[in-house]
Amino acid sequence: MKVTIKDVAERANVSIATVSRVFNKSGSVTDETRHRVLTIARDLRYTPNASARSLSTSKTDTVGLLLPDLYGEFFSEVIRGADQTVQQHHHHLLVSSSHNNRSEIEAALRVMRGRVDGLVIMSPHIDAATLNANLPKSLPVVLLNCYVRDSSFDSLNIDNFGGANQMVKHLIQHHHARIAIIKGTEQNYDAEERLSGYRTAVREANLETSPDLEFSGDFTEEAGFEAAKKILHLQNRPTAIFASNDSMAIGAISALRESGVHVPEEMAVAGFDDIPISRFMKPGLSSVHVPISNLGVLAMEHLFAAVTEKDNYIKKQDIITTELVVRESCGIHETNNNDD
Amino acid sequence: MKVTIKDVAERANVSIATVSRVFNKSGSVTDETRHRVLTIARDLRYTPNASARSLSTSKTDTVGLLLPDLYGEFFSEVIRGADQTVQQHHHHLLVSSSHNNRSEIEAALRVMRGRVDGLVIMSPHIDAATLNANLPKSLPVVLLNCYVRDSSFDSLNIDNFGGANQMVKHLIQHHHARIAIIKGTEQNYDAEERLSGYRTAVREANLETSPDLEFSGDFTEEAGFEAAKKILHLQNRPTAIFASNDSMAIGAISALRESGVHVPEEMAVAGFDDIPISRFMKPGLSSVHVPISNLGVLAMEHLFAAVTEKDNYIKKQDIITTELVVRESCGIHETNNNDD
DNA sequence: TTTCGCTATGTAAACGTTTACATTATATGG
DNA sequence: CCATATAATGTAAACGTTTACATAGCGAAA
Repeated sequence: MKVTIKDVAERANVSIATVSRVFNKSGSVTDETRHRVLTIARDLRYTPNASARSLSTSKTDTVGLLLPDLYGEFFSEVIRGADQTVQQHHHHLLVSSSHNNRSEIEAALRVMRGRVDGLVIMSPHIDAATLNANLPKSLPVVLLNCYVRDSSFDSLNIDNFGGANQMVKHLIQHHHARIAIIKGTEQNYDAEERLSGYRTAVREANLETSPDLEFSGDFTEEAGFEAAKKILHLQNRPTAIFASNDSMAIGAISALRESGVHVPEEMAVAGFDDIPISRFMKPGLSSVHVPISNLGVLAMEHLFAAVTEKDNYIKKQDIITTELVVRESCGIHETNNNDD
Repeated sequence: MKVTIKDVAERANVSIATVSRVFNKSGSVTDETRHRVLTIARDLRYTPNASARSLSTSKTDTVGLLLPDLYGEFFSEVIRGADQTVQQHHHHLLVSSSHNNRSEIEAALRVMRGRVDGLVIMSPHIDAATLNANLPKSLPVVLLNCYVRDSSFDSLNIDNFGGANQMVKHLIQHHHARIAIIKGTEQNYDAEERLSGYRTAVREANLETSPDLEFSGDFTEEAGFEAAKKILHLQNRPTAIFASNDSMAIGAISALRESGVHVPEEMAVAGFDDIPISRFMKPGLSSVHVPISNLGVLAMEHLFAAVTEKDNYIKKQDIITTELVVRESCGIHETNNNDD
């Protein structure tokens, strides 16, 4: 039923070694032989057995991508960038998600081990110890947006603090004095850094920073919706809301609208991530632009560099800079039409 | 460096067969031996080598998911559903996308071959012949939204025709007499069926069906944006737009707004898919609800059924029914607040 | 006691490659 | 024409498992 290298070899009157050489373009083979082997292989529909090859070479031609979650456009963009890069390098992509607690992450790590030549890990709650304990040191790893400050790992981090800080400063400059924040998931590194960027901006402007202005959330539209409802019930209502990501900002705008509060006139709203849909919202959502699909591309490119150069690869810790994108939702849109 | 079954066997004073039995819960092993082996394995951080195991058993514990594309929330939802199901079945998920022409698909199919125990294929432009030519018949396959009417394949199809038809009928019932459509990608099966549902509804109502009311698109927000701009230039402007998916509807609404045309008062808009963000748009986007992440779940469940039952598995061709979701964008929203 | 059957374990062959090394044939230089 | 380098091919071991089959031990039935 299934055709192996042996079948091809027999039909072509050569040894399996020669067939192998033809398929790997290694060693030397006459043009004539090569051609004969190739023709027969095609006729027989021969494909080298990936497992056997992996067993023999200890390479899998596969890389893994570990994601915390899979909700929303953010992750789909990351996957898109990753997939694209992986294909360019003629590799395959093993995706695994929904690892919200430590034991799930550990299980996922162990399971990847041996199946992949490298691993991109995006997990806002993981630590260096867990990584070291569950991964062979020989496996190249790139950490994407993980709170692991350890130079023994390659990492890529969004400038969460800077982006949030810049956005809030922008709001302050335009005379917003009471700014609420809808926070991200508890214990999530991104969430913490964005919160910190917000607080710093507020404090440095000598404005009120108070727990009353900080609302919890979990990066979903629903959370943004709920938080906005609460914000509207504040006795001393703020004039602006900074949501820790776009999905929550969108949820918040939806809630405001439902309550008849005009955005941005009565309440300015800003988000973070600049997911593609943001510019198609009404009003256009002001946000902190993160090159999302680039994140996937960059992470994979780091990874392949590590895989290829192996020993003499020097680990890098890169920060991805963000960019302020001012649209209508924050009420300070200079109508210079650079928005499409 | 790397620890194999042999190392564990030696340390535990048993043969490798026994270790294998312990790890596979096959054959019989004393409780005492099992415990000893397990302890030593843990100490040594032993993980069975996946390639060797696959080579020996011809199973990979991996299933593949072939996607045409990776843009937007639709695919991310499909992946989410698929990933979830795959994990439940203790398998791994190999994702591959961006297969827009036949040779790319063929390459992807060939490459999956041998690496996966089963395959879910979502490709609106593939035919039975290509599938048969590039896949061993022993490989379980589930076609998701493919235009392959062949009972030798398991398939899952969205009721594109019915959904579109229903939506357009709804618009007609509410006195829209000129309805434009923004079509999906050329030669795409979904696109064709939705178009066909639209045409049938229009024709059956004895309304004008004309090429002038059919605008091309490719399922992206940009396409919707452009198409809407064109629609506005029509001498005899329609009163409603049916976009072949939500992303284009969102793009269209954005364009209408930019031109100062009120939705739904001056122009009703409806989409297809009901991606999560639709309900958070302003106005809420009327759409044809497709249980998107369920699609991933169902496809994978079919696949695992096929993988498990193997020979006596009976192939099914299922149609996923859609549901009309009327929100504000089509102007016919009964305010019964069942929207949140 | 012998025999049977069961449980626990071991032995070794397969799975389909890659690759170091061995072999042969062929051209090159002296 | 021989020695030798080089190119083309073959041989066989290794990669780390699973698993059919063989074996040993032991209690129970006869």
